[in-house]
Amino acid sequence: MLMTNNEEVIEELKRIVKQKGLKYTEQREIVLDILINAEEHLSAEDVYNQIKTKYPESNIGIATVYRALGFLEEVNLITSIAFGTEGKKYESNAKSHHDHLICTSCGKIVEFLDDEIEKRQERIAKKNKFKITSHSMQLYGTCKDCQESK
Amino acid sequence: MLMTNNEEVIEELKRIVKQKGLKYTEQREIVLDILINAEEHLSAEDVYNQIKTKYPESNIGIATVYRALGFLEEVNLITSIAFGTEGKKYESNAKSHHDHLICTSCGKIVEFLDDEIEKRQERIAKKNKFKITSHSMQLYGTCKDCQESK
DNA sequence: ATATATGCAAAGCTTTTGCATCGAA
DNA sequence: TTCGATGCAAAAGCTTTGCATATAT
Repeated sequence: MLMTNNEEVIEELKRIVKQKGLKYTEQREIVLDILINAEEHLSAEDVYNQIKTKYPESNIGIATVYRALGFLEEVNLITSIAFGTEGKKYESNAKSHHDHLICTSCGKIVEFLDDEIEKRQERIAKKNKFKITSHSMQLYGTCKDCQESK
Repeated sequence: MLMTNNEEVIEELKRIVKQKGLKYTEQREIVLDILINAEEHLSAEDVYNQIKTKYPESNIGIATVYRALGFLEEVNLITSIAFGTEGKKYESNAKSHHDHLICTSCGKIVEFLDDEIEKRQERIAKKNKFKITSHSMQLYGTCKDCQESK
């Protein structure tokens, strides 16, 4: 499935919800919308706060945010990662695939993509007769600024 | 720094503690020992429980485990990662590195290592001026058996 | 009409912190 | 002897859950 824009992701959410016999709610759409348009990875509370700012008329509760995040991750529309001292953070899967360089000192995240690595991952999967659905890769270390400030 | 065995890692801990003008305690050594000998990634509570089993005479508190884990991660003897629904887990940096192919259907895990990927990771880190301390990569998918039983 | 989803508040976990005491150097 | 480290318990954070109500279908 290739999703080129936000509407398409929202449509995908509708399709999944319908297929599962669940109900389509504005809250789930809002949570997804926030993540689709986020510049960076967001914690559950970040999402909650952004909703209060961007959709002040929505009286969403933090519990609903958590439930929506869990649901969206389960159906593969978003992904969570957590590192260092910071808690779990989420990002939309609609963003083009990339891996992460994470500074364990200041928390900075640099996204990158390497075609050769992607190809090799496929090859390894094939060799082991796995059918890959997703993958994640993180390089942990210290960014330039943090190395200097030591 | 290359560490080929456990004693060497413990020595490294002693060196670091001394260099920082801190005090060497059995508790920090025990926490490190647990992680060095762990078969898998452990949560703070896992570590605490294993200590109670392996060193029943040690009256360590959970707060000390957290403090030791934070310290050991800070000085780069261990690494924490967290993904998906699981919480934060720790592993010793002395263990030989490998990546994972994970079957999301039956849970089977295949470990692998690809030199070319490792090299490229280094190159990417260097390009971004990061000093890598560790990394993790997971390929999620369906193994052969689970594909067939569908 | 029916069953899922929500909001709220309470409950449950996980992790951190204050403080008196202990112990390594 | 000194000052960092520990254990305990309390506090603080973060996430989940129970329940009555609201709402999508």
